[in-house]
Amino acid sequence: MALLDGSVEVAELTADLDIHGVTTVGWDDLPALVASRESASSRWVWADVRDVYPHLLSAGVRVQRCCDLRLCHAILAGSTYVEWAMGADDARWRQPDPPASEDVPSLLDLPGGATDRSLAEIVSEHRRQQQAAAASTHPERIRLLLAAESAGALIAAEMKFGGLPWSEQVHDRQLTEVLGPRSLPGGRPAKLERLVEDIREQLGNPTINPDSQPDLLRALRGVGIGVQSTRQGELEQVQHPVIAPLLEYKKMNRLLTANGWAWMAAWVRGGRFHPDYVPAGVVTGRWATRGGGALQLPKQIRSAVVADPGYKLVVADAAQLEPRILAAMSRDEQMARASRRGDLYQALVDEEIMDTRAHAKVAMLGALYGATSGGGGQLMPRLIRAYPKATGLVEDAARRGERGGVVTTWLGRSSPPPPDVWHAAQRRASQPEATAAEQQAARRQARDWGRFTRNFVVQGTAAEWALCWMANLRKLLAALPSATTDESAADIDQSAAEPRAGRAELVYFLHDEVIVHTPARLAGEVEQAIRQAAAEAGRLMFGSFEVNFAVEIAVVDDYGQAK
DNA sequence: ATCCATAGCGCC
DNA sequence: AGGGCGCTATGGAT
Repeated sequence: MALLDGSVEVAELTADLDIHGVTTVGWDDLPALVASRESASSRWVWADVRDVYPHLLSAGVRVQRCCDLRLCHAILAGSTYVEWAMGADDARWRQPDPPASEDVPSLLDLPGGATDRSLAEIVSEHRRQQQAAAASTHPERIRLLLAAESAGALIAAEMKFGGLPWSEQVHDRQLTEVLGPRSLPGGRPAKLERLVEDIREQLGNPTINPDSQPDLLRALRGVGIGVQSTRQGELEQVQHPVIAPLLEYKKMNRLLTANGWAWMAAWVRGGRFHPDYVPAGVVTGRWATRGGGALQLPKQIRSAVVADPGYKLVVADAAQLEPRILAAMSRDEQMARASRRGDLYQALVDEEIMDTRAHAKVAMLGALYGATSGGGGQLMPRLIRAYPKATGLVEDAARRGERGGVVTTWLGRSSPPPPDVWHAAQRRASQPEATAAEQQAARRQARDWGRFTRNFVVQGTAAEWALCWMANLRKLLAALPSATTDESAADIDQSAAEPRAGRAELVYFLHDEVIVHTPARLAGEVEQAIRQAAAEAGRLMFGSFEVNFAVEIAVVDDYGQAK
């Protein structure tokens, strides 16, 4: 599909990617055309899901599969699995993300920013990508990654469109309970205002603004508190009457500014929270958000995520995902066996490798994140003895990063090379006239980059697993029956708040966690689908190597009840 | 008025 | 002594 001014060209491709037929339609007619051609074998090829799919969704049309050329290009262009050059017009497909829109997100995102590309350009890029994948060192993995990435783009658009069920009433009640009644614009809520007065009194400063870090630091020092920062962790060490109200103020003010009434007004409409997800917005392939902060939803307010009447939230969490991923990608039999026994940390205790579960967890996270000292560092030798292949994989990734090299996830997403300034610092430090400070700085930067590449392979592969999990789940949910028995009611009820009445739908994703909003009577089937999708994701990625990807599921009325 | 870096804290 | 993020308020720079 190519996007042109005011209209869209849609081509059908043969198996060898020749253009079989071309249709030109206006934007308004596109949804009907897509709906009429959509079938189990269709894969829509789009320059960018963000240009097309919101338009289709608002017209009530969903598609099963697509290829997002922008996202796929980014993967292929960077992957060490791919040696086939992606072509000279690379830059055309390496476009920066558009700036976040000023206005409040709308359910009727019209395709105003559609990328203008000729049909020929799209077809030739698609062909290049297919060839690049076929010629890669791991064609199956790359193809899986491209499919999963594209499915993720569809899911992100669908989740933004449908939104996360959100009770403004519950949220408002929580805010009022914690912060006190809402004040006039510009003023602080009652409880917050009282805390500020208390803080000012304790500091003997009637005008101090606790939001101003420099002023606050000076005021604290003025009453003999010798802290270096106003950070919570440092303030907690201090004995002084101002500390308690100050810490309480900081916590409450955080809630007010990040997820208070202003946030609600901006992001919640008609009982749904509509955040902007950005697939692959993180270098490792994780999703990011731009606006709404959906991936930082504080636990404090999760009880405002409330299922509709007659519905349930099925909250599923891939337990200890990253260590399980490491076990699978390193083919570490010992660790894989531990994964099948359930709790990976407890397994280290049972095998008498670690003395407590807490130690086991610290050691494992140390291996994944690159702890160099402290608890994690101390325990590392034991972990290395227990799981030589797994620890070897992350160690290799770290060494490669320290040398300025590139690492690649299981399915084929590669890390960015270190920036020029990094190389410059390493070069400078290797000169005979380098100062000790330069050498020390270079060593530190090398270790920093090694920690990044160490974590990249695991975090990135975990992100791939999560995409496969969601793509499988989306397919299984679509196959579930609608719980609405009265078909005409389903038609009438197609409001913005209930985009697909009677159906189970993915409504939230958070790295290793999903929420499905489902008619209560389908909750059991949804739960089964979630587990099946997880097992299938493991098989798709790692074949017969048996790592258990444990999923913890809670069926609840509100998100606050999960965990 | 607008842009940018930083501190601080929320999430995985 | 850790990896990856986003968001808000602040304050200095333009």
